[in-house]
This record gives sequence, structure tokens and C-alpha cells, in this order.
Amino acid sequence: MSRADTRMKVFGAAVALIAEQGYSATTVDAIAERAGVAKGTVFYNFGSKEGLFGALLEHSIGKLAEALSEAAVGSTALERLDAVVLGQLRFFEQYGPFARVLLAEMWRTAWQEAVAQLRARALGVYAEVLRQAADSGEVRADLDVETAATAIFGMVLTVSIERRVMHPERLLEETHATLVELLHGRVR
Amino acid sequence: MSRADTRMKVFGAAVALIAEQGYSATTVDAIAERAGVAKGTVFYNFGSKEGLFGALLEHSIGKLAEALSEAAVGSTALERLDAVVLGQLRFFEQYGPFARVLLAEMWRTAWQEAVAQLRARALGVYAEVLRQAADSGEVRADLDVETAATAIFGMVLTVSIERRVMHPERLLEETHATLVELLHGRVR
DNA sequence: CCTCTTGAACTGACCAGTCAGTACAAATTT
DNA sequence: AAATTTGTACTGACTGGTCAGTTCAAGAGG
Repeated sequence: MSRADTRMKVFGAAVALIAEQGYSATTVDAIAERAGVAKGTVFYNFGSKEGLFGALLEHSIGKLAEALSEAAVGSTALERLDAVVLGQLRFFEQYGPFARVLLAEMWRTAWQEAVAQLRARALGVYAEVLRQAADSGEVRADLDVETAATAIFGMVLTVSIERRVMHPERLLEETHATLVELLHGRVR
Repeated sequence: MSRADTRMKVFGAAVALIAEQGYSATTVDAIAERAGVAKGTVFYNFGSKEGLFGALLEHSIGKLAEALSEAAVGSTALERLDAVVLGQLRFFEQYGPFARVLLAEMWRTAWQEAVAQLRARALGVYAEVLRQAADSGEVRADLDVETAATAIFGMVLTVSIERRVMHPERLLEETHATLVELLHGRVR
């Protein structure tokens, strides 16, 4: 059992509890108990409750950005956009509780640094693909790619959570089809 | 000063503080102080902190549903959809902190009742308009209107918050144009 | 006088963070 | 190779402070 393993166990317990109850309603005692470590271990590894949460955000946002980057494949920019949407759905299928944490804590000023990372790295993948689509004439050249990136990211994030809460049995591909259809626009 | 006025002052203070810090990090003492009211008054009017929050959600969700319903005007279903998006943007422009509270607490099981109201009344407006669009052939007849309604609602909610945090000076109409453009689909 | 509000004092539960100590493996000394 | 030291990871009882909720006596006002 390496130190890294301990940290991962604590991350897992923390993200699950914070998703259920929110950051400040979640006690370090509860996190330690769920992780199967002593309370002191949490402080030994992360220094403070805030330190733990900061490290958790950083780690998870890194994973998310990586997943979105890797998903962005396709011969046209708009194919890549659809692929990134699917990549985001798949990521939150796997790391479901993190979606809740992100949605709830994303805009809190206390975690500006993590939010900046999220904007630069995860939303950046959407912005980049949209910029390519604008350059190649696949969407209007004057589209506000930053706002559009936030919009799509928020849309997928919300739907990911709704899916887990309301329709956990439904195929991911059906949800993806609905979203892509919305973005492809109306059938005349 | 009627009792209703007192309740509104407390709502205003509570929503502002909860938006900044989250529900459980917000103390009743702080809410009372910000509202300019004695702590005892809060308990006299709402019974408990949870009672206050429940009443706040119910009141605000009612306002939101009303605003979306009233906004849903236009000669075609898709015009009405665009109008509801604008209505939602305007609502959160006016009640900004409530957007944060809603996003953070929307999927928490503790407030199932309020969330059910939200789904039935606010998301219902989107679902209704989309259903009309499907019936009239303006979008594909087999569109999953529930998921699409959640998607659009979440998209607008996220963008509303991003606007307040990142671009408070920008015109609401520009943001609306970007979102409508996304939903209108790609220029060939 | 009845409803509403005030503000202060109190209680008991709860919680972040501390710290002295354990376990143990690797390095160093004898 | 046995004895000792060092460093790292972890432990859990304990502390000092905080907060929701209670109580209540004293107004305010209609």
C-alpha cells in the first residue's frame, strides 16, 4: 500500500460523500471512515479539508481534460465536436459523483484556481474544436466560441446528472443522439 | 412592515449567502444579520433553517416557472423555444444568486419535493414547447423532449452563471444570440 | 390585546485540526 | 549479522470553537 494508493482511496470516499451532501456538510471523519483510514491520515496527506478538496479538483479536472482531448477525433471539426460530447458523457458515466461536485462547486470563488484550470483545459477542448469549425466555415465565423463552449459543457454536465438520477438504465448512445440532434439543429 | 416583507428580506439575504458559501456553510445568524432582522424572527417565520430553505426554493421556483410560462410566446413552436431561452436568461439576470443555488442544490435528494416542482413546472415549459415543435414537424417527431428540455435548461443556467462571473458587462442579447445559434444548428 | 418582532443568553451536538505515539522498513553503525 | 538510528506513513483520542435551535422577557403597532 503506497501513499498514492491511500490518496486515491481518500479521493474516492471524498467525491462520493461531497456529491451526496455538499462540501461543507461532509466531515473529515466521514471521509476517513468511508475510505477505511484514520482521520489523522487525511490530514497527514492533504494538510487540511480544503487542501484535500483542492487536490481532488486538480486530479479530477486533469482526468477530465485528458478524456476530452483524447475523444476529439474525426475528419471534420463538427464530427470532433460530437465526439467530444460523447467523450464527456462517457467520462461522467464513469466518474458520476464528480459531475455533481463540479456542478455544485464550479463557480465558488474559493476554488478559482481549479476553475481556471477547468476553463483552460476542459472547456478549452470545446473552444478549440469550435474555433476550427468556425475557421473551416462549418459554423458561422463570428460565433462566440467561449460562451458556446461553456454552454455545451454545461448542457452535457446537466444531462449526465439527470441521466444518473432519472434514467440510469438508458443507453448512453440514446442520450448522445438527443444532444447531437439538438446541436445539429432543427429539421426544417 | 408586513410579515410578507420580513419573509422577503430574509429570502434575499439567504439566497445571497447560500449562493456565495453553499447551504450548510451559511449560518442562520449571518442570514438574520444580512436581512437586518433578529435571529428569533427567522425561527418565528420559518421554524428551522431547513424550513427557510424549503420555502425559499418553493417561492423562487414558482417565480421562475411563471417567468418561463409568460415568455413562451411566438407564432411557431421554435420561436417560442427561443423566447423561453431569452426568458430564462432574463430571469437569472434579475435573480442571479438563485441560479447558483439552483445549480448546486438541484439534484440533492434532500429537496426532492422542490426538485419535482422544478421539473414539473419550469422544465415542463421547455418540454411542452418542444412537444409542440415535434407535433408540428419543426423538429424530429421522435426527439426525447424530457432530456432535451433538461439539456437546454442546464445550458442556459450554466451560461447565466458564467456571464455573471466572467462577462457581466456583455449584453444579454448577444448571449441569447449565441445560444439560439447553437440550437438553430450549423450553417451548412 | 393579540400578532409580530427583538436580542440576548443558553445548551448540546458536532467538527476541523492537533499531537503524542505506533509500526515498520531502509540505512547506518558496531 | 546484530544493534541502532532515521524517515515515512499512519493512528485515534482529545481540544477548542462553532452553530442550530430554544427560551424568554420586553417591546412595537395595528
